[in-house]
Amino acid sequence: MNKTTEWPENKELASMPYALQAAAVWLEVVQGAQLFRIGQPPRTMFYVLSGEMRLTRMSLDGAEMILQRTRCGFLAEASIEASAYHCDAVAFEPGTVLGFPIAIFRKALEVDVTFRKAWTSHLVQEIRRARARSERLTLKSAAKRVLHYLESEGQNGVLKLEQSRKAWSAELGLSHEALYRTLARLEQEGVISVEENTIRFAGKMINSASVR
Amino acid sequence: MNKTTEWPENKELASMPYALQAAAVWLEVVQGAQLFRIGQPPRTMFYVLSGEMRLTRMSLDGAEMILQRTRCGFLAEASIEASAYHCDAVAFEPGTVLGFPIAIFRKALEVDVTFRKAWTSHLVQEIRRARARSERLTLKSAAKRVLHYLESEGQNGVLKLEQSRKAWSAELGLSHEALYRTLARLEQEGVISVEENTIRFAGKMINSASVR
DNA sequence: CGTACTTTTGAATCGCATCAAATCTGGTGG
DNA sequence: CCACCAGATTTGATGCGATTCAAAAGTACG
Repeated sequence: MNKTTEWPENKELASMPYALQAAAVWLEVVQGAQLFRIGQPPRTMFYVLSGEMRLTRMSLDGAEMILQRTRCGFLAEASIEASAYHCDAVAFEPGTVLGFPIAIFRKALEVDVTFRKAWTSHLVQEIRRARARSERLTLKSAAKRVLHYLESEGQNGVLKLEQSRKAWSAELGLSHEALYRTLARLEQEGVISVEENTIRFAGKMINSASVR
Repeated sequence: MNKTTEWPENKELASMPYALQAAAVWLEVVQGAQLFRIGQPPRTMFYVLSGEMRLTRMSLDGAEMILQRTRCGFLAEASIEASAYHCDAVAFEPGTVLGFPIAIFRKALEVDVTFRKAWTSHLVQEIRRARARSERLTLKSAAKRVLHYLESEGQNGVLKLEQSRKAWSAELGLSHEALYRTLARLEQEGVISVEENTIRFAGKMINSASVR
């Protein structure tokens, strides 16, 4: 493990047994770098610390189909039990990634009960988040999506944004312009309050017009 | 276990140890029925066989926020390790649901290695599907969503629909009219072929207009 | 045969994407 | 310290595609 950087504090990583942490490799990836390709046997479990990594697959008609976008967190959990990747992983934005040798990772899951429980807990959590995101994206209006996000990702109506609004807009399935305008309108109407990277529900009941 | 109905063939259920299968309870739920409420300790793991069950939470502004919609599969996997529900579960459409006593479910996961692996495999699969769905929902055009679905849920470009188009349209985040029109247009342009509940990619390269 | 639901087509409306451009920001190097 | 640049933020104008409302035709089922 490269010691030029200290071990990150993410709780998913904290539960790892020392042997696994020690086996981690720090990777600085440039834009367009390929972490793995379809068909390869997984040798590494990747954890994104910064930048944007994408799982993609070439569709039958030649277009690129995105399966996952990650700016923070494990990249392809399913690779833990696959014998070959079903998609490509590329760095859409440069960033840094942790790599865990997958054999050691698997062994740790077998041997270490605590880590196994933490891993299962992480999986269950990701299912929850991804499903909530899906339901959010079926909402037709920008305002509804913002409020859904505020309530499902925030703590008691208060949200600490860990990313730029532009990145957030992509997560919300909106253009960045639409997000800026929606935030401005919701704040102006007293539905939310915005300061820096903290957004909070302002207690005001939504009038039907705000969330049309 | 109520023997008036035979054990379903879903592979997620097939991997269960006999003791767990035997402890299952068949539930016929009417529209609006509550499977559980927020705050209650989970006593049962639910598996939806038919109908539409929803996980919802009242948002701060009094609107109902949907966290998951299920027509087939486990309802709230996270309840396996929660001490209290974080949301309500209601039957949006009447249907039938399997209920597994959660203590027995947990015990089976601890004791039965095969079942535990199948469960983990299921979790990982659900993450993949939910993330793919999320990415699909960020696509701006109806045609792109249909094709993304065809490729991520179909087998080699062939999709066997297990649900009505109306239900499918909800999963795609489209109005049913938009879906009907899109299918008609894509078929007419030779991009896909539709017969009954089988939809297949017709091999024709997409012209940019089709998937604008 | 009647009822409920899905499927299908039509027409009008609206919110968001898109294109454009200005301003603001943080970081870099001279 | 300032000039400069890349990126994020913000506002404006326009067009398009999906929603919405409406209604008809098809289908399953008791």
